[in-house]
Amino acid sequence: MNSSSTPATLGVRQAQKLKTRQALLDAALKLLEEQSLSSLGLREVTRVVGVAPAAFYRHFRDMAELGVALVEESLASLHVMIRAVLAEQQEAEEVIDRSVEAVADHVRRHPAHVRFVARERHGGVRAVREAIAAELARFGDEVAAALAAQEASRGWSAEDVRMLAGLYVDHLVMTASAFVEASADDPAEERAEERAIADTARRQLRLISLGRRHWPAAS
Amino acid sequence: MNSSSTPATLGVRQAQKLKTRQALLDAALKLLEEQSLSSLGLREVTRVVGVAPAAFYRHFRDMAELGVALVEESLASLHVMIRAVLAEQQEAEEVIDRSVEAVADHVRRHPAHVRFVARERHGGVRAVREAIAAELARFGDEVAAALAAQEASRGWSAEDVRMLAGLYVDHLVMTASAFVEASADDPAEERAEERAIADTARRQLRLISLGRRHWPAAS
DNA sequence: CCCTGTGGCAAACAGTTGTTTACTGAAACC
DNA sequence: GGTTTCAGTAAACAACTGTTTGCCACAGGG
Repeated sequence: MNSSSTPATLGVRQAQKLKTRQALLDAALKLLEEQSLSSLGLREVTRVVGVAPAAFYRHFRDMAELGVALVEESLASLHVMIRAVLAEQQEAEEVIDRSVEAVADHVRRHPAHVRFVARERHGGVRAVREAIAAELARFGDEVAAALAAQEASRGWSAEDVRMLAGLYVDHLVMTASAFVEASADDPAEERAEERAIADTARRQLRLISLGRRHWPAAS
Repeated sequence: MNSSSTPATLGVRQAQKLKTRQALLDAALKLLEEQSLSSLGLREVTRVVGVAPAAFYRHFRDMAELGVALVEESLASLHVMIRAVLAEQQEAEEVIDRSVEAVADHVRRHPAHVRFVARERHGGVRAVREAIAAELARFGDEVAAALAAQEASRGWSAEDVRMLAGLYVDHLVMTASAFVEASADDPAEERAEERAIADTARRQLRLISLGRRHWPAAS
């Protein structure tokens, strides 16, 4: 029933392989909602997928390698999202509102991905930590480039721009973490707490924006 | 050789018990430098201490319970430190320098504790996460109280003060994480990277401080 | 001085883990 | 159409896990 839905350029062979690979990633991500990567067992994952333990090795050498793959999957979508927000040139107040709403939306749509990144950013698996750090750094560079292009940054040193970008990225990650942690509670209070978090995030961004406007730019 | 160094009010019995309990905590903390709590085994800890696995249950029901104990131990010292910084009323510029230096110092002295908190703040063990969150919240309240007492906060709403306190606490945790992550590299670059992190942190705090000064206080 | 409370021990338990081995069947290639 | 490639299998491996049991040695209070 789905033989025509696979990209024509891929053989049936490779398509099937990619399918189980994705199944492994999905199963791992689901299991990681309630534990951390360094305690996630290979057999645990294959059991959920319904595949023999040895089959795991056809796709990943380690659980660490699977983790790195999850990092890429998780941060790719975020990349797209924030790029869209940065693209539109608008009033500061409005870009703040849009950013916070975009983050909230992203968390609503990919809660497991966000949780995974927040958890493993300082987690027990070195390779995964480094993958996340590298991706967030590229992320910061991107934000810095966007900031530098704005007239509000005239006369700013590159380091100062990068510093501000870091502040924004850190704040974004903290806000996303707060959202995803709040959604773990019962859905009754979920809405209220979500709005409280968004409100605080907006005020914090407004304060930062204010500090930015009064930053002593070297001539 | 140390029979006279124990507090006289404790019997030999309780003193010995506390000693092995502390040994368990220390061993766990050391092991947690390279893995996360949810993957740390009970036997692993007792093996390092040199004690039978069953002995563990005389002190903790779970690894989770041990984790909560570690949270208290880890954040107690930080509490003391930041209280000292907040106590002294000084020029904004100087309080920033002192704060960053105090954080750097604290990380240098208790790297394992800081790493543990950063790792388990979003880690896989619910009870530990909640313990950390609760402690950080109390922490934020304390900072908020100190901020409210300053004349720079005249006319601020309580929510705004709490929002600013949250920003400071988050920033403190992020900075501490950055320090401890940097110290994992080779000691050659350690000094340089440490100064870079401190420098960025100071500039970020300065920008926040600037935003604070220009925040529209309701009359 | 004896008795009780208890921190720690050794042993055994059923499960689970990661990894290797030789294999099968079907897609892909010439 | 025969042959090669390879994703997935089943079974076995030693090593490890958390937890329970009965026991001992000994500090502390009477």
